[in-house]
Amino acid sequence: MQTPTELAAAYRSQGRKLTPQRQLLFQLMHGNDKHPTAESLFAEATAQMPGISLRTVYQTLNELAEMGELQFIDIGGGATRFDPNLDDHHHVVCVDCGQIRDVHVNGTAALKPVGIEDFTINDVGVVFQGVCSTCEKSRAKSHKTAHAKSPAQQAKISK
Amino acid sequence: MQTPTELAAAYRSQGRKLTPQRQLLFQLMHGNDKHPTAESLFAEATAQMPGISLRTVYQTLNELAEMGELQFIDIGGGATRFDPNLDDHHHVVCVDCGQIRDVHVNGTAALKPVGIEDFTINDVGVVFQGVCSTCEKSRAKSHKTAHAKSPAQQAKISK
DNA sequence: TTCTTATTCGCACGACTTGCTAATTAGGTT
DNA sequence: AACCTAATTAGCAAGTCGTGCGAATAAGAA
Ligand SMILES: [Mn+2]
Ligand SMILES: [Mn+2]
Ligand SMILES: [Zn+2]
Ligand SMILES: [Zn+2]
Repeated sequence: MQTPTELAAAYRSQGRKLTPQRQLLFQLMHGNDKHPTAESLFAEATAQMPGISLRTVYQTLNELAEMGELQFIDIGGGATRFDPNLDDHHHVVCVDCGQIRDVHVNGTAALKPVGIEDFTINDVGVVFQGVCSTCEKSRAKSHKTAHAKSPAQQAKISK
Repeated sequence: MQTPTELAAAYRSQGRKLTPQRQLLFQLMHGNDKHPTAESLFAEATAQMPGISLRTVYQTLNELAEMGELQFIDIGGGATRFDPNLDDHHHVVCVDCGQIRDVHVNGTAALKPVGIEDFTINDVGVVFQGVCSTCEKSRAKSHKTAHAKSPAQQAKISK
């Protein structure tokens, strides 16, 4: 995703208006590597702009996606995650707490799909599933003791 | 997923009952490479057993997943797809009609994630995005003419 | 056949996202 | 500075997908 300033120019050149809501969301998403959901972004936005609506967050994220400024990530059955990182990269998901981390992958060019001669391939996505160090520790401590789940974990599990 | 006969034995050995609904779903899923949604499976089941409920389809798919007999596939924002194929394989998605095809991938062992030393990786999934030959033809015909969309396309697009 | 308990099924409900629209506002025009 | 008008916002209804719940039913053992 471009910088808030660059986006401002892009918006104006497309006849779109530059509202305070949009400017705030540009800031919150620019360089954001947390892969937030619309709800979590809405929470952050509300802290700085009480009254902003969840509907506007969804609308802005959708228009940024249409403009090619960010991508959607759908993993598991929970909410869609939004990613302003347009570099060629992939993801690792902690199956315990649900966090998504960026990861560069060496070797994707060597991936050879077999048996789909009738498909024109445009893109490849790689998703690693694992457990992050924090969750690994939690597991070590409580072998059988259930430990408190973070909101992210709740979400992941409720899926 | 095991054969309906093998599943019957597995179910009994676990104190689960063998109902007509379950037996039908075992048949419909065994060797099924269509990656159906719960709804589409429900439609097929209803043809042979009018009155079976969608709730039962979901319940049976969930219990088969718990038993490790099938996996869930979440791609895009639509419904979860169910896959009885337990072999080490990956998927290709037609971004036009939404169909999912199995694909074996050479080179996954050589994939090297960079920058996640603090993760314990358990699994890797590769998803190719492309256009199937059927959709490719449709595109060629109607360069600018909208062509009728199949249910799968509708679903994919409505996302 | 009887009994116990798992299962089915329908409906309500929850999570997530979009459709709709009246009120508001950005930003160009006079 | 006041005005105009199309774009945007916000809130609520509605749609999709999946699950919780409980009364009725049925599998399978006794
Ligand atoms: Mn990313
Ligand atoms: Mn498959
Ligand atoms: Zn974790
Ligand atoms: Zn296709």
